Amino acid sequence: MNISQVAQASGLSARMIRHYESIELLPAPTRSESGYRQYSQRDLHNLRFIHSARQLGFSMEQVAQLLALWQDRSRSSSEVKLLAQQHLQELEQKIVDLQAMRDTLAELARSCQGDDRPDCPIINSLATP
Amino acid sequence: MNISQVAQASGLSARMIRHYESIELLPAPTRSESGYRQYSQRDLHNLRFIHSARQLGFSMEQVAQLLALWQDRSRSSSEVKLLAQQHLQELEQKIVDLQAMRDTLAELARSCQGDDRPDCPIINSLATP
DNA sequence: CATGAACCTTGACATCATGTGAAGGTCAAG
DNA sequence: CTTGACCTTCACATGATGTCAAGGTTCATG
Repeated sequence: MNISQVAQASGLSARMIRHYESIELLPAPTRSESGYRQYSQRDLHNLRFIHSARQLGFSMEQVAQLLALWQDRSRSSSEVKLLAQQHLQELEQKIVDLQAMRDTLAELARSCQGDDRPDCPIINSLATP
Repeated sequence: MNISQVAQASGLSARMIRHYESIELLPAPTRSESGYRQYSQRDLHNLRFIHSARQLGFSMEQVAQLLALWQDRSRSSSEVKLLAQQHLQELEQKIVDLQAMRDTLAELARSCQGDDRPDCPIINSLATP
């Protein structure tokens, strides 16, 4: 398979596949005589794995660890679970932070008339710390 | 006031204050004879405003618009409210996206034993799309 | 007055994941 | 052989921020 085909099949862009190779997240694929990257089914599995992990918001570093765990037949599921729980905490934290912003802003917006007059609690609040 | 003083007083870093100046978010302050930036109270108000808006998660572009609205005495509060509501929607969307990730991952983690055995639904799920 | 600490200046490079574009080689179908 | 769709590498851009370096300034203290 050429790169655009695995890109299509994995849901990643060709750009990112090359990038993952360059940062050594992935083994370099074999090349055709003319230098084209040739991907195997195994490569495709790796790429799909990466795509899925990224979809769940894992950082690149976490993805690298997950990949390593995936390859490691003697891993314990607790190692994976630990990683997942760390990421869960990060997600929770981000959610909480965003909710706090949302709540503050929603309250400001609620108290703003939104009419033709210039007076606006939102601006006022930003201006007076 | 020198830059480190307004930095301290506004909650921004000196680095970012210079940056905001370079992207013309802020008017360039006057300079002392030796070239040091000299900030007025008015400048400080601007910087605090920016800091507050960033704390609420507004993008730099939105901050620029908010600043313009703040200066504009003839603005209607509805303009500000509209901007705030746009941002609220973005926040809501991010929250929803993160919650979806969290829920999926939490379910996977829940079903993972987390013991010494290698079998792990988390890894399995990533590996089989 | 001289020295040193603590400030200031600009400029450059790094982060991170990703996009875009250019310049040029390859392949397959017409 | 030509054309179009691929492929290659390299480089630059994003956005907000940190950090480092080389050099000038200010001020307090000896």
